Amino acid sequence: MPELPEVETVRRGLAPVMDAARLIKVEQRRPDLRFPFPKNFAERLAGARITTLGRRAKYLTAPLSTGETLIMHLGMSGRFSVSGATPLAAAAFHFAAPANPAHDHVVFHCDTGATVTFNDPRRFGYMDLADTDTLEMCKHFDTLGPEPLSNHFAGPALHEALSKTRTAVKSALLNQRVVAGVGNIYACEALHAAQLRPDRPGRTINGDEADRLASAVKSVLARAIEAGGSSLRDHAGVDGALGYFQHEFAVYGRAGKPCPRPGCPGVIARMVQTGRSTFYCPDCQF
DNA sequence: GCTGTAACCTGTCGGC
DNA sequence: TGCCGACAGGTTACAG
Repeated sequence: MPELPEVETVRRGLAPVMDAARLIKVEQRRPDLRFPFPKNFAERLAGARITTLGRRAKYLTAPLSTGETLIMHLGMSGRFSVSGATPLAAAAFHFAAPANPAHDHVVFHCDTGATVTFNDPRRFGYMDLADTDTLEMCKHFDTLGPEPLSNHFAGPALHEALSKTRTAVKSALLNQRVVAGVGNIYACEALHAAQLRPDRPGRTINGDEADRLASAVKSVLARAIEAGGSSLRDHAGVDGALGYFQHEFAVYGRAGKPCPRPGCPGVIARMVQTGRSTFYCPDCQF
C-alpha cells in the first residue's frame, strides 16, 4: 500500500545497498508492467552507477552516471526485496515475508554484492527513464503539486487550491496536483485529525480549516514515516518487515468502532467517494 | 475546463 | 472444502 510514508520507508531501506552502487546487470523479465518499459531498458541501466536514491511524491528516483534517472512507482502492490547484502542488512532478512517469485519482474544486480528484486503481483507499478537535467519537467513530475513535508506546502497554498474546486475535500487531497503523495488512507486520517468532514466541497474550507488540514497532513505523514509506514495486505519494507502505523489508525478500516478522540461519543462510519472507501467520524468532523 | 467513472491485474476475504 | 463475488493502497483516459 505504497503511499508517501511507505515509499520513503522503502527508499531508506534500499539506500544502504543502492547508493553509489554500480548496476552490473539488470534482468527485465516481462515487456511491461502498468506501462511498457522504455526501449532498451535493461541495456541502458547496465554499467550505470546510481548516485543517491531519492523520492518525489510516491516515486523512487535513482539518478544514474549516464545522465538519466531511473523512476520507479510501486503502484498498489509493488515491493522490493534485497538479498546478498552485507551481514548487517542480511540479518534483517530473517523477517522476510514470502513473495511469489512468479511476480519478480525486475532484478538489479549491484556491484556491492546486493541483488534488489522488484515484485508486483498486480502490475500497477511501473518504471521509466528520464533525463536527470530536466527531471522535474518529465511527464511523471511536471503536474505534481508540492511535497507535503516541505515548506512549499502550507495552509495558505492548500486554501488557494481548495477554493477553486467543488470536489469533496477528501477527493481533492487525493489529487496529486494539490499535494503530492497523499493517498486514501492518510487523506482519511488527516481529515479526522483536522476535524473536517471528507465530503465538504473544497471551496467551503476556510483559511483556518486549511491551516489545520495542512498541519494534520504533515503530522500524519511524519508519524507514519517514523513508524515505518503502515502494512495492510501488500506492503512491507525491503527487509520484509511490516510497518506499525496501522496500529495508530484513528479511522481507516475502523467502521463501526468508537471514535478514538477523547470525549467524542461518535462511531466511525464508512462511505464511498469516487469509488474509494472513506472512513470518518460523523460526530467530530464538521 | 471540471468532475466522476471505468479500467488496468491479481490476491484476499467473506458468504454461501 | 470449494466456488464466487466484492473489494483493495494509484493513476490515467475518457465521457458527460
